[in-house]
Amino acid sequence: MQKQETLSKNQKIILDLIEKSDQPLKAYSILFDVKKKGINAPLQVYRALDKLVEIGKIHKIESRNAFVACKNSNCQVSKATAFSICESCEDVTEVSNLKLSKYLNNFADKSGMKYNKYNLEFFGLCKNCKK
Amino acid sequence: MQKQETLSKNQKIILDLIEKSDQPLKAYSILFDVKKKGINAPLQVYRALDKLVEIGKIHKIESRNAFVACKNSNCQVSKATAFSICESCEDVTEVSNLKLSKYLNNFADKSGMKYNKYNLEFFGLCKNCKK
DNA sequence: TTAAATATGTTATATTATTACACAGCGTTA
DNA sequence: TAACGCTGTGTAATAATATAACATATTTAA
Ligand SMILES: [Zn+2]
Ligand SMILES: [Zn+2]
Ligand SMILES: [Zn+2]
Ligand SMILES: [Zn+2]
Repeated sequence: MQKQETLSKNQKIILDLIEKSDQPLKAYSILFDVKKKGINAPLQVYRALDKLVEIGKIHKIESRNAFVACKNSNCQVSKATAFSICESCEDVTEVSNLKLSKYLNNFADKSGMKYNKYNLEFFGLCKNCKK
Repeated sequence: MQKQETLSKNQKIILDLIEKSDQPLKAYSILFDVKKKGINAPLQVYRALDKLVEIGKIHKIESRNAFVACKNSNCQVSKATAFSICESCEDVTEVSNLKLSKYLNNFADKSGMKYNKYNLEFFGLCKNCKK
């Protein structure tokens, strides 16, 4: 169990919104949606997003500048993430595959650098878009 | 051999600059550098970057919004890319590992989605920064 | 040699993200 | 309890990244 109870007001509002969406949300679309809850400025959104990413509640889809809720018991606090992205409808799914994460967590190349984090984005066409 | 000879003037100028840099360059820093060569507007830079990415001469480091030259004979035209990124000095190296690329190119999860492209970014501390 | 495709140049604007500053609440500890 | 550190909030301004729209030029290929 993670410590969920410590989320602040803004963090809760924004996590709630992202969790209710089945697709990635962009920061300014989040801002638009939470204005009715009294969150008025980009920075308020970005601060909450930063924190939520840090604790693994959400992930940033880097190639899309958008945020999704973690579907994967908070992904070792966002240290090991993988997504599949449909290039047609922009549907994004978090990939949850133990073999893959094991493989990547243990990956070491000749540089001798030891990685403590990775992010992987797969692109293709989803079932629907493949026709 | 790829068809390099077909690069346009702006594309050549910008590829040349990126190839001479050992680290990722950002679009507006490229713009600043190529002003003396008569490239004056962001769009001119972004258009060249788009094309160079498309043909696999350069890659975009998504988590950094920056561009590096391909060190890897143009990575199947940018369809399969992996990088290691030092979170301290921001040094970026293209990972060239046949087993890894084979593994990821063949990866398929239960979604049934077949991927035609991926991008992987590893994060950690490089040798120097590990002290 | 015309038409399509690709590239250029320019202006304006949209989108994404951060800096800087003031202050509030809460738990620790001196 | 007072002082402090830490985390979060609110607000304004601005920086950094990227694209739209339009006009024109150049290259390629039928
Ligand atoms: Zn996750
Ligand atoms: Zn799709
Ligand atoms: Zn490459
Ligand atoms: Zn380093």
